[in-house]
Amino acid sequence: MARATTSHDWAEHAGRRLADAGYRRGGARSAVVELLARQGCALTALDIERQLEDSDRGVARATVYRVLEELEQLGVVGRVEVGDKLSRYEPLHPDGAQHHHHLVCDRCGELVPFHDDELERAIATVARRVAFEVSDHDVTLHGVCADCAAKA
Amino acid sequence: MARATTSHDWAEHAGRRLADAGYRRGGARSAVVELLARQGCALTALDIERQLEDSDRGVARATVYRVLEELEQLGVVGRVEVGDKLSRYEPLHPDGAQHHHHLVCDRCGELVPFHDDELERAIATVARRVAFEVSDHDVTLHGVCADCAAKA
DNA sequence: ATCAGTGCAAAACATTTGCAGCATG
DNA sequence: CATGCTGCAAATGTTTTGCACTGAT
Repeated sequence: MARATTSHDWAEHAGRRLADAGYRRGGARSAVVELLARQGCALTALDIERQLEDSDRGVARATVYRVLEELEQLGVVGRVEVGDKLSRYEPLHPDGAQHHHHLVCDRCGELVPFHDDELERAIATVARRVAFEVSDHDVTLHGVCADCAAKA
Repeated sequence: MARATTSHDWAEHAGRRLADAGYRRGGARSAVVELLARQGCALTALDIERQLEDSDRGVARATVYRVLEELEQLGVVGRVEVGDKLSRYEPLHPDGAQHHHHLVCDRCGELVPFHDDELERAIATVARRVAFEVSDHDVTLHGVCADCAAKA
């Protein structure tokens, strides 16, 4: 069985894909990739801009969006939309490793990843049944997280 | 077994919920409700504005948004986001009747509803397992519809 | 008559694009 | 040293808000 992909692996993976696609290695692009590699879950473009601002290497907003689009095109970053009209972005590991979906707390906005084999199986079955060539899927569970439920 | 809820039933249901919540019965609001009742699948706010414009009763864009927000709050309309940064809105029937999810053609943008009991069961199981009070869920399958696949 | 409902115009918001200057290969 | 990369500012497109007027109860 293959070793689980790590964040570091992902940064390397992304770097390789960028190089293969003929991209040069600019400072802004690397900064975004490294930040994403460190993150566990999905981030907003504005989150990314803000976090980079606070760190040593600031990156212009337009550049953040441009880099994210490139990474998404290359398939190393996935876009997640959970219903608040903001796009979020997260690392996508090779061969579907660490594939997961999201729980969203409608109270505080927290985003928690989860995975379930039976759910994946059910989706695969549906995908086979319908008159579509299904290539991807998203599942979002909305509710209230334990913290918010306790506070109420 | 209960009779399936019809579009007409939904308009009535929505109207009752609005009345119960103390809303008056304005022309613009009714126009939006009636248009939604006729629709099978999710519409964007701008779709709604345009369709009403073409019909007898035009409704200002701001009003469309305001009405949709009220209806969503009352739980008679659901918001669907399929990844193109537009919110779509669709009727939500009482007691989860006609509950469904969506296939999205990434080529032409077509939206097709589907339902699957096993998928629902899998989701219910996950919902029980996680440290969240899950109240709702969305599933979106992305791919290429039969028409687009044929054209390619 | 009162207060909710509505339209219009302007604002707010994330995201995209144009262009000039910088830096990598 | 040529071309891709980046920042800045302006444009875009959707959604929201302010305010005055209309209409339902």
